[in-house]
Amino acid sequence: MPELPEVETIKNELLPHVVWRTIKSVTLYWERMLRQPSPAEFYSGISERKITGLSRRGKYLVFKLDGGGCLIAHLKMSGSLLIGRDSPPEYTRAIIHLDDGSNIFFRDPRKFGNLQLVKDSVTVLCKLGIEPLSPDFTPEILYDSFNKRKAPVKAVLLDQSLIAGIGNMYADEALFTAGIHPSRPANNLSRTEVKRLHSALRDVLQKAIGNKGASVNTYFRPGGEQGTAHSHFRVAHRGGKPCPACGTPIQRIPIRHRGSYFCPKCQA
DNA sequence: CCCGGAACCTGAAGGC
DNA sequence: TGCCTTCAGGTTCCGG
Repeated sequence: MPELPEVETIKNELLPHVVWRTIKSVTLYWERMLRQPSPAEFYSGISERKITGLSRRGKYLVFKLDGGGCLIAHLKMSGSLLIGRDSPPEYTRAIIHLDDGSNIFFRDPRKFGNLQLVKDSVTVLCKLGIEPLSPDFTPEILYDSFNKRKAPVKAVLLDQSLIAGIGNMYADEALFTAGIHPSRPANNLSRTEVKRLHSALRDVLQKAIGNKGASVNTYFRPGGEQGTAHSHFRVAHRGGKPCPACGTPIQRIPIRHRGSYFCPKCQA
């Protein structure tokens, strides 16, 4: 499931294949994946547009197009963007046909992902909070974000309007690294704990990018390869297995309907 | 503003 | 073996 490190990897590896290419057309096999505009406006608006840039914001991918506007993709749970020249893989929901004969296959078994063509990306991205790897993301900012929130710290970390790009896996990993129980009310954390969490978040995300993301389920890089970040997970998706620090079995509890993995001894 | 729950989807996994 | 139920989770929307 693509979170910030996975989307960053996709952006990095897709970029050399698509920038300065022209989109000949787009095929939608599942029109409901298109959020805006209408299919007719989309088809006419996307054809013969040159891709002048590719960037990531939170978990969104933004294809900048010449003449203004951009194509924004969200992979949600199960989406991948695969570059290829052959027939589309199973579960392909859309194909972006490029002018050199290659294609971007939007593969998405669960049909949660979406595409949208907009004039100004701000209209979509304005709801997002700070980028956790930007220099502007400081322990003070994190502390202030937690200040009025009594919801479980795990739930607050997943709030994209505060911090953009953290998902279930990396929230669990960062909380373990910082030694903080996921159910703790966010506004109950001390300054020291918030500082530890801030540092843990950056560390966990940066290392996962170095490992090209985590292929726990259906995540593939644009060339079809998997990432290796999941093999370094210490608690995420490791229910029942021993904590790497103390050997206590990793527990799994639901927080806001999301499986949350943690060590009951190391995380107070 | 803050919080929690349902809805959107379908393949995989588990129960009987 | 096979049918049925449950689970997985990012985001949006809605009600309290």
